[in-house]
Amino acid sequence: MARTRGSHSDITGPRVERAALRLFAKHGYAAVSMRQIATEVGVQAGALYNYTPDKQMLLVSLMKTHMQDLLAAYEAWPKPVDPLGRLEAFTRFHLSFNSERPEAVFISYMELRNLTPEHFNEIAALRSRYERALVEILEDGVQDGIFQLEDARVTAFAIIGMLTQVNTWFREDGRLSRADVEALYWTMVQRLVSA
Amino acid sequence: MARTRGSHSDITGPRVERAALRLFAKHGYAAVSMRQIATEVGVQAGALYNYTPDKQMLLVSLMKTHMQDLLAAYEAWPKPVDPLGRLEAFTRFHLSFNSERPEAVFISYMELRNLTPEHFNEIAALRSRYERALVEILEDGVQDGIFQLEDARVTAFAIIGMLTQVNTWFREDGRLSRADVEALYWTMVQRLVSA
DNA sequence: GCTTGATCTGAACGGGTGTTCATATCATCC
DNA sequence: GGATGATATGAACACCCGTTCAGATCAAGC
Repeated sequence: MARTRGSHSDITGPRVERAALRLFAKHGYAAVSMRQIATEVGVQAGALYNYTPDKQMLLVSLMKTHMQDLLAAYEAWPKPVDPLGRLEAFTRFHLSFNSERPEAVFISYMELRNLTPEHFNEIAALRSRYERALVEILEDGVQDGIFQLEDARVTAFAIIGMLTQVNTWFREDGRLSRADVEALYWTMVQRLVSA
Repeated sequence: MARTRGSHSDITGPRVERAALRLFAKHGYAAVSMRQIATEVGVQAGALYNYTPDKQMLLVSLMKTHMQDLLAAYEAWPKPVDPLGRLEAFTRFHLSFNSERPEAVFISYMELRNLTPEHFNEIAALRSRYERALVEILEDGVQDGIFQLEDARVTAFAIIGMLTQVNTWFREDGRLSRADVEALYWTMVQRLVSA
Protein backbone atom coordinates (compact mmCIF):
# COMPACT_ATOMS: atom_id res chain seq x y z
CA MET A 1 0.00 0.00 0.00
CA ALA A 2 1.09 3.54 -0.70
CA ARG A 3 -0.80 6.21 -2.58
CA THR A 4 -4.49 5.54 -2.09
CA ARG A 5 -7.25 5.59 -4.66
CA GLY A 6 -8.85 8.99 -5.16
CA SER A 7 -6.18 10.84 -3.23
CA HIS A 8 -5.53 14.42 -4.27
CA SER A 9 -3.92 17.38 -2.54
CA ASP A 10 -6.86 19.64 -3.44
CA ILE A 11 -9.02 17.40 -1.30
CA THR A 12 -6.67 16.28 1.44
CA GLY A 13 -5.14 19.72 2.01
CA PRO A 14 -8.34 21.43 3.11
CA ARG A 15 -9.32 18.40 5.13
CA VAL A 16 -6.08 18.60 7.06
CA GLU A 17 -6.75 22.25 7.84
CA ARG A 18 -10.31 21.63 8.92
CA ALA A 19 -9.36 18.70 11.10
CA ALA A 20 -6.57 20.68 12.76
CA LEU A 21 -8.87 23.64 13.29
CA ARG A 22 -11.55 21.52 14.90
CA LEU A 23 -9.21 19.54 17.13
CA PHE A 24 -7.06 22.49 18.19
CA ALA A 25 -10.21 24.39 19.14
CA LYS A 26 -11.64 21.48 21.06
CA HIS A 27 -8.62 20.19 22.94
CA GLY A 28 -5.92 22.80 22.50
CA TYR A 29 -2.86 22.81 20.27
CA ALA A 30 -0.55 21.03 22.68
CA ALA A 31 -3.11 18.36 23.54
CA VAL A 32 -3.64 17.30 19.93
CA SER A 33 -1.25 14.87 18.26
CA MET A 34 -0.43 14.66 14.59
CA ARG A 35 -1.75 11.10 14.67
CA GLN A 36 -5.13 12.36 15.91
CA ILE A 37 -5.33 14.86 13.08
CA ALA A 38 -4.31 12.17 10.60
CA THR A 39 -6.98 9.81 11.91
CA GLU A 40 -9.64 12.49 11.48
CA VAL A 41 -8.49 13.05 7.90
CA GLY A 42 -8.38 9.31 7.26
CA VAL A 43 -4.68 9.09 6.55
CA GLN A 44 -1.43 8.12 8.23
CA ALA A 45 0.53 10.69 10.23
CA GLY A 46 3.39 10.85 7.74
CA ALA A 47 1.07 12.06 4.99
CA LEU A 48 0.38 15.27 6.89
CA TYR A 49 3.90 16.40 6.11
CA ASN A 50 2.92 16.84 2.49
CA TYR A 51 0.80 19.76 3.71
CA THR A 52 2.79 21.36 6.49
CA PRO A 53 6.50 21.46 7.31
CA ASP A 54 5.67 20.77 10.95
CA LYS A 55 2.97 21.00 13.61
CA GLN A 56 3.82 24.56 14.60
CA MET A 57 3.35 25.87 11.06
CA LEU A 58 -0.02 24.17 10.88
CA LEU A 59 -1.14 26.34 13.80
CA VAL A 60 0.52 29.48 12.48
CA SER A 61 -1.08 28.99 9.09
CA LEU A 62 -4.54 28.63 10.62
CA MET A 63 -4.15 31.75 12.71
CA LYS A 64 -2.67 33.84 9.93
CA THR A 65 -5.35 32.79 7.49
CA HIS A 66 -8.01 33.70 10.00
CA MET A 67 -6.60 37.15 10.70
CA GLN A 68 -6.17 37.88 7.01
CA ASP A 69 -9.70 36.72 6.29
CA LEU A 70 -10.91 38.99 9.08
CA LEU A 71 -9.18 42.04 7.66
CA ALA A 72 -10.19 41.30 4.08
CA ALA A 73 -13.81 40.70 5.02
CA TYR A 74 -13.92 43.88 7.05
CA GLU A 75 -12.53 45.92 4.18
CA ALA A 76 -15.13 44.44 1.86
CA TRP A 77 -17.94 45.11 4.33
CA PRO A 78 -20.22 48.02 3.30
CA LYS A 79 -19.40 51.07 5.39
CA PRO A 80 -21.17 54.44 5.53
CA VAL A 81 -19.04 57.56 5.85
CA ASP A 82 -20.40 58.99 9.09
CA PRO A 83 -18.83 57.73 12.32
CA LEU A 84 -22.10 56.45 13.79
CA GLY A 85 -22.82 54.43 10.66
CA ARG A 86 -19.28 53.09 10.62
CA LEU A 87 -19.54 52.11 14.26
CA GLU A 88 -22.74 50.22 13.55
CA ALA A 89 -21.10 48.54 10.58
CA PHE A 90 -18.12 47.52 12.72
CA THR A 91 -20.37 46.15 15.44
CA ARG A 92 -22.53 44.11 13.11
CA PHE A 93 -19.54 42.93 11.12
CA HIS A 94 -17.67 41.74 14.19
CA LEU A 95 -20.64 39.83 15.56
CA SER A 96 -21.48 38.32 12.21
CA PHE A 97 -17.95 37.36 11.19
CA ASN A 98 -17.04 35.89 14.56
CA SER A 99 -20.25 33.93 14.91
CA GLU A 100 -19.51 32.13 11.66
CA ARG A 101 -16.08 30.82 12.67
CA PRO A 102 -16.06 30.32 16.42
CA GLU A 103 -13.26 27.75 16.24
CA ALA A 104 -10.84 30.00 14.37
CA VAL A 105 -11.66 32.90 16.68
CA PHE A 106 -11.06 30.73 19.69
CA ILE A 107 -7.73 29.44 18.44
CA SER A 108 -6.50 32.86 17.36
CA TYR A 109 -7.00 34.11 20.87
CA MET A 110 -6.10 31.03 22.92
CA GLU A 111 -3.04 29.69 21.22
CA LEU A 112 -1.01 32.86 20.96
CA ARG A 113 1.24 31.57 23.73
CA ASN A 114 2.22 28.58 21.61
CA LEU A 115 3.75 30.79 18.95
CA THR A 116 7.40 31.69 18.61
CA PRO A 117 8.01 35.44 19.11
CA GLU A 118 8.27 36.13 15.39
CA HIS A 119 4.99 34.42 14.60
CA PHE A 120 3.37 36.01 17.59
CA ASN A 121 4.38 39.48 16.43
CA GLU A 122 3.05 38.77 12.98
CA ILE A 123 -0.37 37.79 14.29
CA ALA A 124 -0.41 40.61 16.83
CA ALA A 125 0.30 43.13 14.07
CA LEU A 126 -2.68 41.90 12.06
CA ARG A 127 -4.87 42.04 15.12
CA SER A 128 -3.86 45.57 16.01
CA ARG A 129 -4.61 46.73 12.47
CA TYR A 130 -8.17 45.61 13.10
CA GLU A 131 -8.34 47.27 16.50
CA ARG A 132 -6.88 50.44 15.03
CA ALA A 133 -9.82 50.63 12.60
CA LEU A 134 -12.22 50.83 15.53
CA VAL A 135 -10.10 53.40 17.35
CA GLU A 136 -10.21 55.61 14.27
CA ILE A 137 -13.98 55.41 14.07
CA LEU A 138 -14.21 56.45 17.70
CA GLU A 139 -11.76 59.33 17.29
CA ASP A 140 -13.60 60.60 14.23
CA GLY A 141 -16.87 60.51 16.12
CA VAL A 142 -15.37 62.44 19.00
CA GLN A 143 -13.98 65.05 16.63
CA ASP A 144 -17.40 65.42 15.01
CA GLY A 145 -18.90 65.87 18.44
CA ILE A 146 -21.30 62.95 18.07
CA PHE A 147 -19.45 60.55 20.39
CA GLN A 148 -18.60 61.23 23.98
CA LEU A 149 -15.94 59.11 25.58
CA GLU A 150 -12.86 59.48 27.75
CA ASP A 151 -10.33 57.25 26.02
CA ALA A 152 -10.71 55.95 22.49
CA ARG A 153 -8.24 53.07 22.85
CA VAL A 154 -9.71 51.77 26.08
CA THR A 155 -13.23 52.16 24.71
CA ALA A 156 -12.20 50.21 21.62
CA PHE A 157 -10.86 47.38 23.80
CA ALA A 158 -14.04 47.42 25.85
CA ILE A 159 -16.22 47.18 22.75
CA ILE A 160 -14.17 44.39 21.21
CA GLY A 161 -14.08 42.60 24.55
CA MET A 162 -17.80 42.62 25.01
CA LEU A 163 -18.51 41.69 21.39
CA THR A 164 -16.03 38.83 21.30
CA GLN A 165 -17.41 37.45 24.55
CA VAL A 166 -20.66 36.63 22.76
CA ASN A 167 -19.11 33.50 21.27
CA THR A 168 -18.72 32.01 24.74
CA TRP A 169 -22.42 31.88 25.47
CA PHE A 170 -24.40 32.25 22.24
CA ARG A 171 -26.20 29.12 21.09
CA GLU A 172 -28.02 28.80 17.80
CA ASP A 173 -31.01 27.19 19.51
CA GLY A 174 -31.02 29.52 22.49
CA ARG A 175 -33.40 32.17 23.75
CA LEU A 176 -32.10 34.84 21.36
CA SER A 177 -31.59 34.84 17.60
CA ARG A 178 -28.52 36.28 15.95
CA ALA A 179 -30.56 39.28 14.94
CA ASP A 180 -31.69 39.77 18.54
CA VAL A 181 -28.10 39.66 19.73
CA GLU A 182 -26.94 42.09 17.05
CA ALA A 183 -29.65 44.54 17.99
CA LEU A 184 -28.91 44.27 21.71
CA TYR A 185 -25.21 44.80 21.28
CA TRP A 186 -25.62 47.65 18.86
CA THR A 187 -27.78 49.39 21.45
CA MET A 188 -25.13 48.81 24.10
CA VAL A 189 -22.31 50.03 21.89
CA GLN A 190 -24.27 53.19 21.20
CA ARG A 191 -24.73 53.74 24.92
CA LEU A 192 -21.01 53.35 25.44
CA VAL A 193 -20.22 56.31 23.18
CA SER A 194 -23.35 58.39 23.45
CA ALA A 195 -22.96 62.12 23.92
CA MET B 1 19.19 9.91 48.90
CA ALA B 2 15.54 10.09 49.86
CA ARG B 3 13.86 12.66 52.06
CA THR B 4 15.84 15.88 51.75
CA ARG B 5 16.94 18.23 54.48
CA GLY B 6 14.40 20.92 55.35
CA SER B 7 11.60 19.27 53.40
CA HIS B 8 8.10 19.84 54.70
CA SER B 9 4.66 19.57 53.12
CA ASP B 10 3.68 23.03 54.39
CA ILE B 11 6.44 24.43 52.22
CA THR B 12 6.46 22.08 49.23
CA GLY B 13 2.67 21.95 48.86
CA PRO B 14 2.18 25.65 48.13
CA ARG B 15 5.25 25.66 45.92
CA VAL B 16 3.77 22.89 43.81
CA GLU B 17 0.57 24.88 43.38
CA ARG B 18 2.38 28.07 42.49
CA ALA B 19 4.64 26.33 40.00
CA ALA B 20 1.69 24.59 38.35
CA LEU B 21 -0.26 27.85 38.23
CA ARG B 22 2.59 29.72 36.62
CA LEU B 23 3.47 27.05 34.08
CA PHE B 24 -0.11 26.20 33.13
CA ALA B 25 -0.80 29.89 32.56
CA LYS B 26 2.31 30.37 30.49
CA HIS B 27 2.32 27.26 28.32
CA GLY B 28 -1.07 25.64 28.79
CA TYR B 29 -2.05 22.60 30.82
CA ALA B 30 -1.37 20.04 28.13
CA ALA B 31 1.99 21.52 27.21
CA VAL B 32 3.37 21.31 30.74
CA SER B 33 4.84 18.07 32.04
CA MET B 34 4.95 16.90 35.62
CA ARG B 35 8.72 16.88 35.33
CA GLN B 36 8.73 20.57 34.41
CA ILE B 37 6.63 21.39 37.46
CA ALA B 38 8.91 19.26 39.64
CA THR B 39 11.99 21.03 38.31
CA GLU B 40 10.48 24.41 39.13
CA VAL B 41 9.74 23.22 42.66
CA GLY B 42 13.22 21.72 42.96
CA VAL B 43 12.12 18.15 43.40
CA GLN B 44 11.75 14.92 41.45
CA ALA B 45 8.53 14.20 39.56
CA GLY B 46 7.50 11.37 41.86
CA ALA B 47 7.37 13.70 44.85
CA LEU B 48 4.52 15.67 43.29
CA TYR B 49 2.23 12.73 43.93
CA ASN B 50 2.38 13.47 47.63
CA TYR B 51 0.37 16.59 46.81
CA THR B 52 -1.99 15.57 44.04
CA PRO B 53 -3.47 12.24 43.00
CA ASP B 54 -2.75 13.08 39.37
CA LYS B 55 -2.13 15.92 36.92
CA GLN B 56 -5.79 16.48 36.15
CA MET B 57 -6.64 17.08 39.81
CA LEU B 58 -3.83 19.58 40.08
CA LEU B 59 -5.61 21.66 37.44
CA VAL B 60 -9.05 21.13 38.92
CA SER B 61 -7.82 22.13 42.34
CA LEU B 62 -6.31 25.35 41.02
CA MET B 63 -9.49 26.29 39.18
CA LYS B 64 -11.80 25.39 42.03
CA THR B 65 -9.71 27.29 44.54
CA HIS B 66 -9.74 30.31 42.29
CA MET B 67 -13.48 30.30 41.82
CA GLN B 68 -14.11 29.81 45.52
CA ASP B 69 -11.70 32.61 46.37
CA LEU B 70 -13.55 34.81 43.89
CA LEU B 71 -16.92 34.15 45.47
CA ALA B 72 -15.63 34.48 49.03
CA ALA B 73 -13.81 37.72 48.28
CA TYR B 74 -16.86 39.15 46.57
CA GLU B 75 -19.08 38.30 49.50
CA ALA B 76 -16.62 39.99 51.84
CA TRP B 77 -16.39 43.07 49.63
CA PRO B 78 -18.20 46.13 51.09
CA LYS B 79 -21.47 46.66 49.27
CA PRO B 80 -23.96 49.51 49.53
CA VAL B 81 -27.63 48.67 49.38
CA ASP B 82 -28.68 50.74 46.38
CA PRO B 83 -28.28 49.14 42.94
CA LEU B 84 -26.01 51.87 41.58
CA GLY B 85 -23.66 51.54 44.54
CA ARG B 86 -23.70 47.75 44.24
CA LEU B 87 -22.93 47.99 40.54
CA GLU B 88 -19.96 50.22 41.26
CA ALA B 89 -18.81 47.81 43.96
CA PHE B 90 -19.08 44.89 41.54
CA THR B 91 -17.16 46.75 38.84
CA ARG B 92 -14.32 47.80 41.11
CA PHE B 93 -14.20 44.42 42.79
CA HIS B 94 -13.96 42.55 39.52
CA LEU B 95 -11.19 44.75 38.16
CA SER B 96 -9.28 44.68 41.41
CA PHE B 97 -9.60 40.97 42.09
CA ASN B 98 -8.77 39.90 38.56
CA SER B 99 -5.81 42.23 38.23
CA GLU B 100 -4.21 40.62 41.26
CA ARG B 101 -4.28 37.05 39.93
CA PRO B 102 -4.05 37.19 36.15
CA GLU B 103 -2.67 33.67 35.91
CA ALA B 104 -5.52 32.04 37.82
CA VAL B 105 -8.06 34.04 35.83
CA PHE B 106 -6.44 33.00 32.59
CA ILE B 107 -6.37 29.33 33.52
CA SER B 108 -9.93 29.29 34.81
CA TYR B 109 -11.12 30.52 31.46
CA MET B 110 -8.70 28.78 29.10
CA GLU B 111 -8.46 25.31 30.48
CA LEU B 112 -12.14 24.54 30.88
CA ARG B 113 -11.91 22.26 27.86
CA ASN B 114 -9.37 20.06 29.63
CA LEU B 115 -11.83 19.17 32.36
CA THR B 116 -13.97 16.07 32.53
CA PRO B 117 -17.70 16.88 32.33
CA GLU B 118 -18.21 16.55 36.09
CA HIS B 119 -15.38 18.91 36.94
CA PHE B 120 -16.47 21.28 34.20
CA ASN B 121 -19.97 21.45 35.60
CA GLU B 122 -18.63 22.09 39.06
CA ILE B 123 -16.55 25.06 37.90
CA ALA B 124 -19.32 26.34 35.64
CA ALA B 125 -21.75 26.31 38.57
CA LEU B 126 -19.42 28.46 40.65
CA ARG B 127 -18.94 30.85 37.77
CA SER B 128 -22.63 31.24 37.15
CA ARG B 129 -23.22 32.02 40.82
CA TYR B 130 -20.93 35.00 40.33
CA GLU B 131 -22.65 36.06 37.11
CA ARG B 132 -26.00 35.70 38.79
CA ALA B 133 -24.97 38.26 41.39
CA LEU B 134 -24.47 40.85 38.67
CA VAL B 135 -27.74 39.96 36.97
CA GLU B 136 -29.56 40.56 40.23
CA ILE B 137 -28.00 43.98 40.66
CA LEU B 138 -29.13 44.91 37.18
CA GLU B 139 -32.65 43.60 37.70
CA ASP B 140 -32.98 45.48 40.97
CA GLY B 141 -31.83 48.67 39.29
CA VAL B 142 -34.35 48.24 36.53
CA GLN B 143 -37.11 47.63 39.03
CA ASP B 144 -36.13 50.79 40.90
CA GLY B 145 -36.21 52.68 37.64
CA ILE B 146 -32.61 53.84 37.87
CA PHE B 147 -31.19 51.48 35.24
CA GLN B 148 -32.35 51.28 31.67
CA LEU B 149 -31.43 48.18 29.70
CA GLU B 150 -33.05 45.67 27.39
CA ASP B 151 -31.80 42.36 28.73
CA ALA B 152 -30.22 41.91 32.15
CA ARG B 153 -28.47 38.63 31.36
CA VAL B 154 -26.92 39.83 28.13
CA THR B 155 -25.91 43.12 29.74
CA ALA B 156 -24.28 41.18 32.56
CA PHE B 157 -22.29 39.14 30.06
CA ALA B 158 -21.29 42.29 28.22
CA ILE B 159 -20.08 43.94 31.42
CA ILE B 160 -18.13 40.90 32.57
CA GLY B 161 -16.71 40.48 29.08
CA MET B 162 -15.41 43.99 28.85
CA LEU B 163 -14.06 43.98 32.41
CA THR B 164 -12.30 40.65 32.07
CA GLN B 165 -10.71 41.74 28.81
CA VAL B 166 -8.65 44.32 30.71
CA ASN B 167 -6.21 41.61 31.81
CA THR B 168 -5.20 41.03 28.20
CA TRP B 169 -3.78 44.50 27.71
CA PHE B 170 -3.20 46.16 31.08
CA ARG B 171 0.44 46.61 32.04
CA GLU B 172 1.61 47.87 35.39
CA ASP B 173 4.07 50.25 33.76
CA GLY B 174 1.72 51.37 30.99
CA ARG B 175 0.05 54.66 30.15
CA LEU B 176 -2.75 54.17 32.67
CA SER B 177 -2.69 53.33 36.37
CA ARG B 178 -5.05 50.84 37.94
CA ALA B 179 -7.04 53.73 39.38
CA ASP B 180 -7.31 55.27 35.90
CA VAL B 181 -8.59 52.01 34.48
CA GLU B 182 -11.09 51.54 37.29
CA ALA B 183 -12.43 55.03 36.75
CA LEU B 184 -12.70 54.60 32.98
CA TYR B 185 -14.51 51.30 33.22
CA TRP B 186 -16.87 52.48 35.94
CA THR B 187 -17.85 55.35 33.66
CA MET B 188 -18.45 52.93 30.79
CA VAL B 189 -20.46 50.53 32.93
CA GLN B 190 -22.65 53.42 34.04
CA ARG B 191 -23.22 54.40 30.42
CA LEU B 192 -24.27 50.84 29.64
CA VAL B 193 -27.14 50.95 32.11
CA SER B 194 -27.96 54.64 32.23
CA ALA B 195 -31.61 55.63 32.13
C1' DG C 1 -0.32 2.45 -22.66
C1' DC C 2 3.73 4.35 -20.63
C1' DT C 3 6.02 7.56 -18.11
C1' DT C 4 6.41 10.81 -14.61
C1' DG C 5 5.41 12.92 -10.59
C1' DA C 6 2.13 13.33 -6.85
C1' DT C 7 0.44 10.98 -2.88
C1' DC C 8 0.34 7.79 0.80
C1' DT C 9 1.93 3.77 3.74
C1' DG C 10 4.30 1.55 7.37
C1' DA C 11 8.08 1.20 9.97
C1' DA C 12 11.45 3.32 12.42
C1' DC C 13 13.99 7.06 15.16
C1' DG C 14 15.19 9.18 19.70
C1' DG C 15 13.05 11.07 23.18
C1' DG C 16 9.35 12.57 26.35
C1' DT C 17 4.88 11.26 28.89
C1' DG C 18 2.15 10.31 33.52
C1' DT C 19 2.48 7.31 37.12
C1' DT C 20 4.14 3.72 40.56
C1' DC C 21 7.03 1.91 44.10
C1' DA C 22 10.76 0.10 46.93
C1' DT C 23 13.91 2.38 49.51
C1' DA C 24 16.42 5.90 51.96
C1' DT C 25 16.62 9.83 54.68
C1' DC C 26 14.87 13.45 57.49
C1' DA C 27 11.71 15.79 61.12
C1' DT C 28 9.29 15.07 65.12
C1' DC C 29 7.66 13.33 69.39
C1' DC C 30 8.25 10.36 73.55
C1' DG D 1 18.42 8.93 71.63
C1' DG D 2 15.32 5.78 69.63
C1' DA D 3 11.03 4.90 67.30
C1' DT D 4 7.74 6.42 63.89
C1' DG D 5 5.79 8.60 60.23
C1' DA D 6 6.38 12.14 56.73
C1' DT D 7 8.90 13.23 52.65
C1' DA D 8 11.79 12.64 48.87
C1' DT D 9 14.65 9.84 45.43
C1' DG D 10 15.60 7.38 41.26
C1' DA D 11 14.60 3.73 38.51
C1' DA D 12 11.26 1.53 36.05
C1' DC D 13 6.68 0.84 33.54
C1' DA D 14 4.09 0.99 29.18
C1' DC D 15 2.93 4.17 26.06
C1' DC D 16 2.72 8.27 23.04
C1' DC D 17 5.19 12.06 20.74
C1' DG D 18 6.81 14.67 16.19
C1' DT D 19 9.26 13.63 12.37
C1' DT D 20 11.74 11.08 8.54
C1' DC D 21 12.08 8.10 4.63
C1' DA D 22 12.32 4.24 1.36
C1' DG D 23 9.21 2.15 -1.28
C1' DA D 24 4.56 1.26 -3.19
C1' DT D 25 0.64 2.80 -5.61
C1' DC D 26 -2.15 5.95 -7.91
C1' DA D 27 -3.50 10.13 -11.18
C1' DA D 28 -2.48 12.65 -15.10
C1' DG D 29 -0.36 13.98 -19.47
C1' DC D 30 1.87 12.54 -23.75
